[in-house]
Amino acid sequence: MKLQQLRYIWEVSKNNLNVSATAEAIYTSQPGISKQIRILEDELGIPIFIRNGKHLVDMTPAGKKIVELAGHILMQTDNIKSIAREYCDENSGTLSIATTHTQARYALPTVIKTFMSEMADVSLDIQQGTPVQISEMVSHGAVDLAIATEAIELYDNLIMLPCYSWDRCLLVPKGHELTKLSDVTLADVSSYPLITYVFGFTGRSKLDEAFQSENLKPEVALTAVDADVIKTYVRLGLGVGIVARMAYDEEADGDLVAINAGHLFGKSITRIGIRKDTFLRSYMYEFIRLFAPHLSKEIVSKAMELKDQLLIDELVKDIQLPHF
Amino acid sequence: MKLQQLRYIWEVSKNNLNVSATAEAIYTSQPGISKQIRILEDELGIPIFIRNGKHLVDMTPAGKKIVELAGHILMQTDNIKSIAREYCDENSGTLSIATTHTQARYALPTVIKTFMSEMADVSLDIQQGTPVQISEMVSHGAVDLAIATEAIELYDNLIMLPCYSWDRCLLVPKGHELTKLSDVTLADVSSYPLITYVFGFTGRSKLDEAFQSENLKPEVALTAVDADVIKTYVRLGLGVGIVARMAYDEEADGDLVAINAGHLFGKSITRIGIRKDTFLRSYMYEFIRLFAPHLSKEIVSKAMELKDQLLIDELVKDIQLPHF
DNA sequence: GTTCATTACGGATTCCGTAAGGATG
DNA sequence: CATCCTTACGGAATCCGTAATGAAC
Repeated sequence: MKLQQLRYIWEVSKNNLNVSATAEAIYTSQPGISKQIRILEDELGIPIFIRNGKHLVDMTPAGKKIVELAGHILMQTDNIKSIAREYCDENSGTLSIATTHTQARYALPTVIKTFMSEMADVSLDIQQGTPVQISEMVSHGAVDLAIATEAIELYDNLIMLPCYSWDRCLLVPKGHELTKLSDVTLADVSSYPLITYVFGFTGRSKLDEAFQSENLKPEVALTAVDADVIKTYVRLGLGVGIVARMAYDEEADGDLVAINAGHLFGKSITRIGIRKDTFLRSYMYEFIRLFAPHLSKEIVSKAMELKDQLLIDELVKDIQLPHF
Repeated sequence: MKLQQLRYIWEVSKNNLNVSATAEAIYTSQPGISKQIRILEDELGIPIFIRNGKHLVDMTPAGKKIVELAGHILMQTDNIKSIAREYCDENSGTLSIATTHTQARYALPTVIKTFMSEMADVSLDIQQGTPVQISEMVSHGAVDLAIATEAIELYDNLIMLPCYSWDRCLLVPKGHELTKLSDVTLADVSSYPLITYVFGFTGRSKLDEAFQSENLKPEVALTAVDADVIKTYVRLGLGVGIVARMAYDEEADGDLVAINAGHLFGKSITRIGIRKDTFLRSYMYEFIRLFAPHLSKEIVSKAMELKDQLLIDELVKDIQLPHF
């Protein structure tokens, strides 16, 4: 059994059982992969993949378990490399983060600025995507950290750490009727066409729940993945925007009025997601600490040891989260 | 990075950092190991072992972590092989058990007899040792299961499952004064020289606690690792034997009298110890079930998933253990 | 007919064992 | 001087890529 072989079966399973595509993806020849897989199957004495003639069409039950274990093994070899790099030079390396537009645009800039000056030898790599894509990325080990409000909880090989809570505001042009109300209710809001986040983004689910709980069915005129787009359409008078409060910038958005909507939709919590079995470099701890000061290295490494989300929730339940 | 290299550093670390001895142990050449270790260290960019001239004298901090991870990786490669064998032929393979004399001699025979007739294609391998040796063996993966009353709890990569409870009896020659008492107390017992298990064996600690709690300091005339030896010396009139009750055989030991001592020393619990990350073959589940009928495959696999001893204790806390 | 996996084969690399060399205690 | 690790070297095995073959859709 060779690590290479384990890598091959792992990659093939991640590439829809297409050996040719896998070969391209990992820059090697297709017969090489086929061969090594055969050798491994011969050594183990059982097929890993089910073949229809010459096509791989599925995996055997044993194959599924084996590929899963292979994934763990490969992750641990990566961890060995990380450990080596950590002890070689603890302040250089790469930090890759997957996050949403909202975080990248409004929550992360100051943190990243500080981080980059503090850790000049760490090269940062920020990926952007939908919450589901983000979670996939960190779950597969393509990135080190995920930062998002939604979807992370769907992956059980990840742990989640709460970073900060935030609430929403309504965005309307100056002079809009809603600005004249002293106390805005959900019913008021739902009488206007709404412009807000696409489903699955930035706490959108929380929004839907709020309206549903009062049996309101507002007209959602337009949805977008980011607040900048939403603002643009609010400016065009197409409806009332509902965005994360941190997305309102008094200076740049002076032509719009932000109406507090925290009491309408409640708070959402943005979390960091980490694969349970990653080895965290010290600069990763530092990044986390900068982003969420209550998540000290001690807390985070404790959480990584626990591995169990329920126990982790217990660990952090008394921490007062910063509110954005 | 090659699996072979990981195996080499792992084995060297388990052989007192002696490369020559390691080479002998794993039937390969010593320069081969040295070379591969060097190559790995070069690839990782850091030393794993600390050398004094040409001798390996210690491991670097990074090296310790790396070797630990290497151990996990190697265990998982073994698991892959186990999975393959399981799906290839689920009823053949090897079951290796490490246990104490007491278990091997008195608790296991009937179980093993049944197991061997049920699972004719599984070859059994019973290792014997002190509780600490046994725990070491299962902890290092040298055996699949440990069965013992003591010491398993000291290894945090093992889980423990309670199998049965048992208590002790006093062994005396016929006509001994203790046989004339209707109610034997600890004080009575402690007025005789005692012959019992060596410290660290078969619930010996429980015994010491009992005497200590009443501030008694009995004279322990002789200690042995097994009941057969103890009986021999009781027959010579050297003292009162204290052995596990299951070690008294009415037929073979008809010349001795067994006096119930359950109320004096309380019950002990014999447990199975399993490495958290082993893949259990189906015949292993079967063996466990035969030995401890309440430990069904469901319970055991659930326990293996939990991995946390506290949660496992919770899982099994309501089970009524058989009493031997 | 296109896509896809297997087989065949040759070159380069890697691996492993023996033998010799140098350091340690 | 006995033990132990490293270096040197040659043969064997392995790995990988190209090219050709054959099955599936």
